[in-house]
Amino acid sequence: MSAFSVRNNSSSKNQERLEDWETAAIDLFLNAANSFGLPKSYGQIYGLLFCRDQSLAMDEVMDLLKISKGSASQGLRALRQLGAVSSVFEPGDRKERFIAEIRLRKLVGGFLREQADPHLDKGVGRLNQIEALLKDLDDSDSRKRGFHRHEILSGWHRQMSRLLPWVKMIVGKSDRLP
Amino acid sequence: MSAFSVRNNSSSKNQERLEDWETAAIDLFLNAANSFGLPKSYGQIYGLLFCRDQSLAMDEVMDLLKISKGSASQGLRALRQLGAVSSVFEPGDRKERFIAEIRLRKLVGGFLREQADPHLDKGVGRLNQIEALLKDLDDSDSRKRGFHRHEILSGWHRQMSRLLPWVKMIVGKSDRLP
DNA sequence: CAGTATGTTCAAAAATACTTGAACAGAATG
DNA sequence: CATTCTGTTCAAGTATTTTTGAACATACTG
Repeated sequence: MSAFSVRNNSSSKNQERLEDWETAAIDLFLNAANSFGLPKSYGQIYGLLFCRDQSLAMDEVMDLLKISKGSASQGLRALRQLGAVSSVFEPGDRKERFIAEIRLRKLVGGFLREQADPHLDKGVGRLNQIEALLKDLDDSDSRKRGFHRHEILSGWHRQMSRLLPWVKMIVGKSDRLP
Repeated sequence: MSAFSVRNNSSSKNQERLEDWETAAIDLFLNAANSFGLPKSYGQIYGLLFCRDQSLAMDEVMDLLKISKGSASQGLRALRQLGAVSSVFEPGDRKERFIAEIRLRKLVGGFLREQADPHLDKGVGRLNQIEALLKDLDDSDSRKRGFHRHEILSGWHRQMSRLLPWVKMIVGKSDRLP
């Protein structure tokens, strides 16, 4: 009855508890998420899945982390969108189950794609807006200063755009060091 | 009496207004600050200084941006700490005046030093804590899994540590492109 | 179908972060 | 000294973000 008894036959009452080290790891991800500007619950959810070999379903995530249905649902969706989590369907089970992506390159790539790239894009729009305002201006003092600043900002934008591919590269070049 | 008349003899009433393009640029920095996890007011303050050739004193910043004394004081202090702003003292003036650092390398370097590095350092502590918890554990199943995860996290930490110097390099290698 | 399992949505509640402004400290001035 | 100028601090107020949970869809099951 031990090894493969069906562990959770329908209703939630799954008696598993978190190990101490898992709690600590989850807390680590909670803080990491926070400092990346993501909700703490996203960090917790990712952290839990990161610790586990087996996939988990949404209700297990809720129970283990003591978070609400809404948080679990939204968190898992967002994490999948970021490429940090993927879902699997065990045959003969209606539930969607989740596992963490642990390749750092994928994590970084997803984050940059979903967070950094959009910001750079919006930046182009803002630069254009500034340029437009400057063109409708003939006062030579401020106008000149404005164009100078616009150039600086364009340069920054260009440099950041060039940087991101490198970041993906460098993080990808996995594990080969003293 | 024009060129060097003392422009603001004591009390605040400085009638300067922001240009439209300045407002737009300040708004750009407001949003940028936001997406770097910094308070919006920091972005506004930096943005204002970025737009200006002349240094500004704290009360001018307050007046132009319509922000409180507290925000201005704290914002300027934090920005200086980040290396994004530096202060100058005009001779014969008691006020501290501020100018924006516009070298991207310096900005990025300061940000990484003040934000990223501390996080990486705290990460070491957290990893050690997890390791300690694992050592006080003899259950072989979970223990093994825990050590595996600890190794992965250590690898990530190492990669991020290697990445940061590159970022500073690449951003530094200024302006030389088609 | 009715009933149940699974997951989503969203308005309201809770938690968090930011800003304000009055009180304070120090330094220069007269 | 008393006064004014400059800037800091921090408790309280405001704004923003995150979480919750009940109501709602959708799809399976018998």
